[in-house]
This record gives sequence, structure tokens and C-alpha cells, in this order.
Amino acid sequence: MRFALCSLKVRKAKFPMDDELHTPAERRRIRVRSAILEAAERVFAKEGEAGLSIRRIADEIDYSPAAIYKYFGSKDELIDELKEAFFGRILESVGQIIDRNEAFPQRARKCVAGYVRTALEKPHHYAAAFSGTAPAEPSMPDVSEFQKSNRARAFAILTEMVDEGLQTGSFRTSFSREDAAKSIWASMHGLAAMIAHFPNFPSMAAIPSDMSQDEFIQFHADLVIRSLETSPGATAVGNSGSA
Amino acid sequence: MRFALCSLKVRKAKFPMDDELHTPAERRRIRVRSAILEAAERVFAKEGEAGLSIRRIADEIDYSPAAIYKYFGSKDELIDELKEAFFGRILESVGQIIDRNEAFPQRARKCVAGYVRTALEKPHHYAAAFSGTAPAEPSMPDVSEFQKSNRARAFAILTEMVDEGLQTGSFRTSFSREDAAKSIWASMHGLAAMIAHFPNFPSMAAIPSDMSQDEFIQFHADLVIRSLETSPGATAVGNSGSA
DNA sequence: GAGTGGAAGTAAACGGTGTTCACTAATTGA
DNA sequence: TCAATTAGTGAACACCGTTTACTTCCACTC
Repeated sequence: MRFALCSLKVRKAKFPMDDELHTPAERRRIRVRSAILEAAERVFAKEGEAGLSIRRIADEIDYSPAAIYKYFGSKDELIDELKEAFFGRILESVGQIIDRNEAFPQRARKCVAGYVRTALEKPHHYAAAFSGTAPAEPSMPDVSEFQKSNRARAFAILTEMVDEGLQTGSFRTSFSREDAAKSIWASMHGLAAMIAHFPNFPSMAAIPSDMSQDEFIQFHADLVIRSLETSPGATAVGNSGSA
Repeated sequence: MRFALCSLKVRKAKFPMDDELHTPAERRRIRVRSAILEAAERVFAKEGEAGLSIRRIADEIDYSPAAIYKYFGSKDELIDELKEAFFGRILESVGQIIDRNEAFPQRARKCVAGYVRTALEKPHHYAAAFSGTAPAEPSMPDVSEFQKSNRARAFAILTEMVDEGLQTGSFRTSFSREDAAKSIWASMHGLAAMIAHFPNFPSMAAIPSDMSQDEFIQFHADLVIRSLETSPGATAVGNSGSA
């Protein structure tokens, strides 16, 4: 007699995502849901992933632990949403940093450096966002689903940037824009992950550096872009500022 | 009457590290300790970090969970040792790959690609080795301690490589060898971390690639080295093989 | 308005975790 | 042989994510 369980994965009720929300019940639901996410965000930022537990979130918003399972299927699901939102904020922030009037190679460098700097405003978040192996998408669940994800948006921004580099003649043409974008992403992610892991990375134990962290980020960004350029010497690498 | 607790952090007995081990007790101790690490390694490789618990290890070697605390101060301490050992194996493997007779820039590229490939032979391990924020060394505990760590050894190898690039004239001289080495490390770590996270990275969902994973690793390594070269066009970038 | 279906919310429990503590058994050194 | 140290254990503590049975409350239909 248990046929009516249509929602085979999560038993949470329907949730109005993009539509206007009419009824008070819907408004209430969205408010509690947001409160959960905000509390999780707060605890996470303060105490890292280790300190984040369902019971702790429940305490924070004066609900019982079980209540949270009416809004999220599991802790992992909740955390995934947290990561997605964090990634969205990085994107937004990078978008604001970039000055569309600036000349190309310089703008590309600032884009890379901006990503790393923004990511590192919350090292805990960034480290967590890329922790673990294989975040869902085991069999590419839905293409349009992925297209909407913030990671896909980040990648789209990068490919557009490479495209511009190719069209303006700044970049070589011996690679596809997708491959170049992936390489850039790997390199800038690498630095962000490194600093998130070793909090004072540029100057590690016993290996001090005469660069500040900010300067090193700029240095790295310069190198990453340089690897794609046709005539790397054309635009100076060392003096492109650090802000 | 509790003055004699000299070992304020861990209550495990003294452990003969580098000396010859004479007594049967010492041999027994080192054997059990190794068994613990091996069991942990086994479980970790099979079931990932999530499946690794003290009780599970204890089961595996037919001891009680409490026994493990006679050998390791905490689970974190045990895992740290696991990571350190894993990193050591990467180093060893990369060292074997490199052909010292090969010409410079090509060897540098193979070194970078080799690091990524070796790291990805055990994606779980690699992802775990760089997970979390700040792995100890809060106040640079001991310089000589760090010097002996495998991470420091990896870094030393990189700086030597950059040094060679500088001396042979392959690399520009507008940066210090340390900074260049750090940038390389960040970039190659980035790709390894990316692939460990997205198991089939080069061709992500909805964004297929015409390169195999192996080819992409080589492509990325070429770019990383190219960013440091004086005349990047001198040695071809696209045709340096993939093995 | 009365009644009903379903959602919101909860207390209590299940099985799991890392870790500690009091304790026994074994081994070592004098 | 005897004392002291070490190896090893079982039981407990305080957590954890998650589920279940249950009550309360709200919104809708007759």
C-alpha cells in the first residue's frame, strides 16, 4: 500500500523556486529554508566544515534537528547548495571587478587574479567547495541542469575571455578555447587551493618570499596568461600592479 | 601528584625512529604500528576517507579501537602520517620517471606532467592530502622539521629544476627561482586537484574535449613551462608526446 | 462553520563516530 | 622474584546523521 511515494529521493514538499510566491505558507517555507542556509553559512564561516552539524544548525535557528530534513534531503544536499551559492558569489564578485573598458591582456590578468583573491576571502568555503571526489553528476544527469550551475557559468566566462584573446590576436591559435579555458581554470584554482591549504602560502616555512600574497597572486596570473600569448614580451609581466 | 607527564600531547610511549632497533619490544611495537598504517591505507584506498574509522582499522587488524591510541595521538595524527607517506610515494615515482639524460625544457615538462599523472593514480589520496585548511605548522614549529617533510622535498626538486632552466638560458631571469617554483607547483596541483574532483575533467558535462586526459595533462604541462621560457616558440608546444 | 488531508514540527531512538578511563595481562629490568 | 612499565581491553561519554511515530496546525472543500 505504499505506492504514492512519487518523491522517491526526498520527501520534502514542493518548493516554489522561480515563480512568484503567493500564499503565506509558501512565504513562510522559503523564509525558514533561507534561515537554515544562513545559519549553516554562519557556522561554517566561523568554525569550518568540521564544526557544521545538523544539530548545530538546528540550535542556531531554534528548531529541532529533524525539522531540517523537511527542507533538505540530507546534510550533503544542504552543503552542496551552500557551495553552489558560494561559487555564485565568487562569480558575481569577479564580474564586478573586471573593467570592460580595459585593454585585453591586462583585463585577462585581472580576471584570473580577481578569481583567486575573491575565492580566498573565505578560505574555508573555497577549500570545502572543491573537497571530495566526484560531486554528483555520475552519468551527466541533465545537460541543461549543468548549464545553469555556477561552475558552468564560470567556465563560460573563461571561454569568452579566451575567445577575445584569440580574436584580438593576443593569444596563439594552436589550441581550442575550451582547452585553454580549462588550463587557466586549473592554474588559478591551483593557487587558490594552495593558499587555502597553506594559509600563508607564498612564504612557506623556511622559504620566505619577498612578495606579499597579493603580489604573488598577480605574479601567478601574469604567468598563466603569458603561457597563452603570442608575443609574451609585448606587455610587461612584472609591473602590472597588484590591485 | 601528576607532575611526571612530560609527554603533554600524546601519551604514547617512545618510538625508535631512525636508530637501529635492538630489543624485541621495539621490534614488536614498530610492527604493530606499521600494521595499523597498512590497514588504514588499505581501507582508505578501498572506501575513501569517509569509510576510514578507528573502529574499522581496529577490526582489520584484530585489535580494540582503544589500542590504536597507544600508537597515535588521534585519528588526525594517523591520517597526517598517511598523507605524508603518500606524498613521499609521489615524489619517488616522479623521480623515477625523469630521465636525467633528456634535454632541459622537455624534461621539465615531463616532470610536471609526471607529478599530475602519479598523483592521479590514487585520486582519493591526493584529494585528501590537500583537504582542509592549515595542516599544522601554525607557528612554524621547527624549521628542520619542515625541511624533512616530503612537501619540502618536492619543493626543493622544483627549485632545482627552475635553477637549471635559468642557468641553461631556457627560462627568463625576471623572477626568483622560489617564486617560479611556487607558481609551477600551484598550476600542477591545480590540474591534479581538478581531475581528482571532476573524475573526467578534460571533458566535463556538456563540454566534451577532443583530448584524452593524458593528452590534456601534457598540454597543461607544456603551457606551465612555456610561461617561464625566454623564447617560447623555440620548442614546439603541441607535439611533445603524451607519454 | 465542520471536517479532513497534508504539511510543519518534534521527541526519541538507532547505529555510527572519536576518544577516554579504569582496569587486567604481559613484559621488562634490577 | 618482585616492582614498574607497557600493551591491550571493555565500557562508557558525548557527539554525529538520519528515521520513525507522533502531535499540532494550517488551508481547503462541503
